[in-house]
Amino acid sequence: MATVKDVAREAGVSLGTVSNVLNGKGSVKSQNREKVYEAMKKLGFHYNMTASALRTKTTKNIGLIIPSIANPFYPELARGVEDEARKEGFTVFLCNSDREEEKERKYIDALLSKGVDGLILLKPKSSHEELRKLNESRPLVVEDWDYREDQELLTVSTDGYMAVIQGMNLLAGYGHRRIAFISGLMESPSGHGKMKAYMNSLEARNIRFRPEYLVYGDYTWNSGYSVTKELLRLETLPTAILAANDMMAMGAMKAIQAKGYRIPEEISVMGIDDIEMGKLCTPALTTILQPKYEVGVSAFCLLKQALDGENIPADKRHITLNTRTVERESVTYAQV
Amino acid sequence: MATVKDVAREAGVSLGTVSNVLNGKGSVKSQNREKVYEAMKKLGFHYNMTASALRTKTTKNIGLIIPSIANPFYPELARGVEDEARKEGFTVFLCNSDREEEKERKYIDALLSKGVDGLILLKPKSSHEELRKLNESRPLVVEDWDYREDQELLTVSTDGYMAVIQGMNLLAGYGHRRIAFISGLMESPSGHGKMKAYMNSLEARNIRFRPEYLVYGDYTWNSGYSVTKELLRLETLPTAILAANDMMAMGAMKAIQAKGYRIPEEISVMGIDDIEMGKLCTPALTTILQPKYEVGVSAFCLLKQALDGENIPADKRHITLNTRTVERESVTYAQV
DNA sequence: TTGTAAGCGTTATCAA
DNA sequence: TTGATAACGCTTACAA
Repeated sequence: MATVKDVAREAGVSLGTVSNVLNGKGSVKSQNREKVYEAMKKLGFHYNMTASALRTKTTKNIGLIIPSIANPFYPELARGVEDEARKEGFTVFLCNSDREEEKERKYIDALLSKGVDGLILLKPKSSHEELRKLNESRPLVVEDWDYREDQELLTVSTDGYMAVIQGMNLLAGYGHRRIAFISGLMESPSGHGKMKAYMNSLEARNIRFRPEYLVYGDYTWNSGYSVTKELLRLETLPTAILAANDMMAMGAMKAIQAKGYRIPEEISVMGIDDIEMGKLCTPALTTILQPKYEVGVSAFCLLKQALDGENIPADKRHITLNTRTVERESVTYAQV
Repeated sequence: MATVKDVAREAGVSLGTVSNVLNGKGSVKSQNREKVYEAMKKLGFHYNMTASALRTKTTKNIGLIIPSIANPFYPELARGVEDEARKEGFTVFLCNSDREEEKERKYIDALLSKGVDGLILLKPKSSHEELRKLNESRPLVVEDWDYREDQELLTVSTDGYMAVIQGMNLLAGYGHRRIAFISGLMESPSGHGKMKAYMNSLEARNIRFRPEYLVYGDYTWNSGYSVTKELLRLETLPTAILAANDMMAMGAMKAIQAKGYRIPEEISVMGIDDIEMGKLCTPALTTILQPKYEVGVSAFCLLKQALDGENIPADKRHITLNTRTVERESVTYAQV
């Protein structure tokens, strides 16, 4: 493998000059620049990023830890950060923590050892304290995190509260008043926000809250499925089910169809996320779009600024993206 | 950041000794070993893999290029290589070429520059010649590649031919004789194998081949959908549709349901792959399982042997994994 | 504008 | 079993 040294010798210039043309820094006579390019071509020179990384202490790698791979929401978000990262010449190490704190910690360690320049954590399990410490050693962006606890941390998220409000609005617009809600885990701000929105929305419409219509899943298809089976055993069935994410909504659909009810004629189903799969199932899922890809893009942009040592003003440290409703086939007028 | 040098000073031993305990090489007095551990803890030592990589010329990183992220088949396969890689202390850079030769080439270059120790390419677009050259510079494993062209290349794949044979057997067992086949791209050995199996299977059963029952998709849901819409315009409809992969089968299901036909009562649908989604849709998809995860595991194992400089005997250089049928809800007896 | 030399944090070699 | 020293391939002062 040819090195810069070889190239320098071949081109009859010095080491520093080669380095300069490689990095577009300093100024080098165009004549010499040409000579360098020729020499590189002739020798089949391959740039060694490892050496550069050692010297500059920057690898152009970042780490991205996602909580689940089974839920397409995260891969779609990850795509956003990867595309954006690639544009800026960064490569991303993707790790899946399976929502386990221990795994998350291990991956963080491994990534630091690999020398990533920065980290993006989606729905981290780590304690506030750990994240604060991590943030001191390396630029960090966290998704769906309660930044009121620490204004310093860079955060990005979607507006879970608004998502549910929008969902409830749509459902109410179709005349639904017996609306069940499949909540997700209550561990993140968006989880809490969604729940609060459900309650507020009922209240705003003077709909009596029925505890039996509020059920809990863990964002998996399976949980949506089994929790809906419970719902279907109720004396008075809901006319609509809103799930805190699409995966659970699709589990709900399956449970409903398995019981022989028709969607949406007999029961309407609505999700939140707008994952790709939602378009493909039958009936196609009506949902609230969360701009996952854009969240990913924003996360990387924020990280990039931190990496560049920019001082990000307080009002730009926390990004929240808006949701919007996507009507397809799984919601229609309530039967009376 | 504390370095080995700092640790050595703190522990009162030499650089080499610290390196030896770090790598479990050479022999070091257990007393000194303890001192080193203590010093590391005290100083909060973090191992710098970049430096190690520069010196040893091995990064413990590998590159994995997949042709599509929209088809869950590849992420599931990727998971197999990642899990196995992780076990051996390797990290993987995952890249998605979108089936574009140009992108594939760019990623290969980028990965080499990042200093990956080896590469795994799924359904590569690169020419035989390029792969051969690549293989000389770095250990390489390719998936679904016609190794008869080059016995040297390490390959791994599933048996596409057998998959279709098994599918046709199941369908025939349910009395189907008007079986349409949605073929995928003909660019890989498995693509060819599937097609051949369809033809052979018809012939073996004395079923007349109807050209209008053979249609072509590109492995996407959309292609399965639109091609099935064509199929449904035919004078005599098929009683069963076999698709070369699950994504197309699910597109077919949607097209059929959109036209108001019932699955499987009126038309049976069958896929190949057994991706996670297939369990979740309604009706659940009957399919031929391809051991994606295991393919991933095997690919890494093969790569690892090459990385270790083992001389792999000719009969172990090419791994083909078997498929098996998974019956769910989308296939039943043919209507007569 | 160019050349020289030191240094990044490891590992490997060789002598003690 | 240990210590000293060179080397990996690049970047970056600083001097020319």
